[in-house]
Amino acid sequence: MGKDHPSVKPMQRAALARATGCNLETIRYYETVGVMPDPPRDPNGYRSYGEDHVRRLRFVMRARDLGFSLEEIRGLLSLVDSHNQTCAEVKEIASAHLKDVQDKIVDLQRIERALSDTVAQCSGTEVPECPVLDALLD
Amino acid sequence: MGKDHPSVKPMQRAALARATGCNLETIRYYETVGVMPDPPRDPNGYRSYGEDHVRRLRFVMRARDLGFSLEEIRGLLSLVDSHNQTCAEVKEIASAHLKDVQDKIVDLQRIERALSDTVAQCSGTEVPECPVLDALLD
DNA sequence: CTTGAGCCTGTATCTGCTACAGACCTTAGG
DNA sequence: CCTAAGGTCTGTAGCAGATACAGGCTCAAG
Repeated sequence: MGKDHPSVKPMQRAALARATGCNLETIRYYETVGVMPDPPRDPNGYRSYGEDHVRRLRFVMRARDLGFSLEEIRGLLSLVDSHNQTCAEVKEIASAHLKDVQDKIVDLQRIERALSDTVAQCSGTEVPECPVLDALLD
Repeated sequence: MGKDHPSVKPMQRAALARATGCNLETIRYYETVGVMPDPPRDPNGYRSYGEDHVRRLRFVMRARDLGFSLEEIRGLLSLVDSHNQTCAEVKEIASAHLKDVQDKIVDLQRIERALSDTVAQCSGTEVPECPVLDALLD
């Protein structure tokens, strides 16, 4: 019973999209930009995906959810693929990204305060004077 | 003493860029997308800007700083330009944008927690086990 | 007159997708 | 068997919001 079966039947692009919730076209895009491998093809030229591809795509999607750029994801993946990544290397990428996120939060909070302060002064009535415009003008 | 002088000498594109801190090419871009007017031209075809343009560009830049999209800015400007804007209309645009900002802050804070929790588990050492990758993989 | 700087235009590049056109291939129904 | 509907293939265009660069003009100084 030598089974070298992939244990799951291969799927096409639409099936991978359904399995992961990823947009159909985005999958092809991820292949062209190198965060997904070029998949094997059926004799008719159709892409044939297996469980590996599902896991890989989920990794990419989760990392994108966390705001990693495709560039950063390529970095993480090359560490994974080389099999000689260290915790320190991965931590460096993730920490740098964490700092970006934290900086962005601070920026947005500053914007949020400025905007809500300004909006709070609005009468909301049908008058042509407007503190929002006054704030944006001089 | 009939003075119809613009009270300030006109300037060229680079001078407007310097006066506002805006990137030179971005000024032309703002003209093509309609948040800045097509300026009058000198006989040689050079753009000629006055104080109006400085104020307008500052308005656009401040609104961009606050995260308004160019589309939203076009909306605000058409209200300003029509001179029949009401506080209620402007408040509507600003409030909608404020909500976007607040939503984005919540999203980023969720990401920030997930990332910092994960990074905190890193040994940061030369070992191949990495909780960041474990979190992104299954 | 020459040289270099500044300006002009159109177009390319970037990120991260999304969508569409036109050509294949495959499958089900009649 | 033929046809029609649907899936897949490729290349390409489009979105925001800039930024950059190439190849021509023009202008002022030396």
